[in-house]
Amino acid sequence: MARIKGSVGSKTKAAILEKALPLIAQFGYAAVSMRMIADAVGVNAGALYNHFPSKQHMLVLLMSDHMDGLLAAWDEVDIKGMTPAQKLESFVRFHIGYNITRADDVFISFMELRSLEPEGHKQIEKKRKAYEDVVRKIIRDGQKCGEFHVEDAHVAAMSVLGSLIGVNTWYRAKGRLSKSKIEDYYAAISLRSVGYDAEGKAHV
Amino acid sequence: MARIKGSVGSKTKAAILEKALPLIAQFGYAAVSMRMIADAVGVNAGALYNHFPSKQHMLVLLMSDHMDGLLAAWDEVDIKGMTPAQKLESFVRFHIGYNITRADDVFISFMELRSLEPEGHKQIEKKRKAYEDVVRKIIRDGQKCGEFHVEDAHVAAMSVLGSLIGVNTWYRAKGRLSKSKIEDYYAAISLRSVGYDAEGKAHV
DNA sequence: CAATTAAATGAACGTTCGTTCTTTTAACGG
DNA sequence: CCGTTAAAAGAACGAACGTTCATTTAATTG
Repeated sequence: MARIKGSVGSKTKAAILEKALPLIAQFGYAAVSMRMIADAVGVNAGALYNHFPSKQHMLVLLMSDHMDGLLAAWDEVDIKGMTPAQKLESFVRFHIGYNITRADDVFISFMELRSLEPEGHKQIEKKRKAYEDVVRKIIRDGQKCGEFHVEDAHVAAMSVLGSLIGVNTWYRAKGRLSKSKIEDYYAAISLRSVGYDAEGKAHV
Repeated sequence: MARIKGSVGSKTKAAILEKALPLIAQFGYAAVSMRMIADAVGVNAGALYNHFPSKQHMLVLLMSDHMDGLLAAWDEVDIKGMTPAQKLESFVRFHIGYNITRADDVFISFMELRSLEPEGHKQIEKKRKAYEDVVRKIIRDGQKCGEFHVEDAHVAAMSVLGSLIGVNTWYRAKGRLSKSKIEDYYAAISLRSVGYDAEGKAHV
């Protein structure tokens, strides 16, 4: 057989990325073969190369798309005129909400950095740093205006981000805790961790 | 050639594990071949099978040894009669200290869970849970006696652990911050995050 | 509607993979 | 010191890898 009835390039390309994502998240980039991805899409392995020049390009695109989406989504949520405390809470809720619904993307972008060749690595690392900078800036602002009390803004930012990223490793949709409860808890935890204490407001 | 002069089985086995560890940490289990490990040891790939029945067994042993060492080391540090706050601080310092000096082990035990086949996965997961239980118990105790103020002990524990595990992703021995400074900062952050506030003691 | 382009197949490429096996040699135990 | 066992080399196994290519067929374009 040859070209399939009704096949459109852009549709197939999207389908490939969509199927590759959970496979790579589950087994890891190195452990997922092009044939596995092709099988999931329902296509021959060779056909993947009509849409991507290589397996590596596919990974870079997956991670790049995710980071762009993440940064763009935060830009939409980010509102001027908030206090650092309001902004940190808003960021925590945004991060958890966004990442829980895109757990595979997040997992890959965090875990597969080492699978990237130098060129792609530099590109993704830059975006990742931009995201970290968001938290760093919020905490630094809160530190300057005296709303937060932290020893070191960088360490505090990495601590908040680390605790947030960890959510993806244990969150289960059918679990004991709802998404909004988790957001509430982490908002409180994060604010406390940066030494925010507006008349016990952080003690829910 | 055949058997090498002065070769002892136990020495070679240890050398294999030692060389395999950083390779797997850097490139991932699936991306590291038996030949790469053998080359690093200075031995033929086939010789590895005099010491391990399979690549998978090697990974399980690496992770299992690490988790055992981690749990045993904590048992030595763990002192009865501490208050929850003292114990949490002691745990944070222990975790950072131990994990910074064994970054590769920690990284592997966290990242390569998915590379484990069912049997090994169950075994390692059990040990990992035992470690998480340490933090959960400390926070639960602090919650009961009123020293900590958290919404949910489980979430608080996962948050603390997540922030601690994150340290390994950015800590550099030659970096701006010394190990002991990082311990100080994280001790303060963690205590604040669980709502410990003994007369501003947490605000260093 | 013919010509061109896009999207697929399926076979094949050379490598590399984990693992096994035979052979050789060193260490060890009586 | 001889027989046995342990530890290594090195070749070889079939399978799977990422990728290429000739070919076929559907969609698109002038």
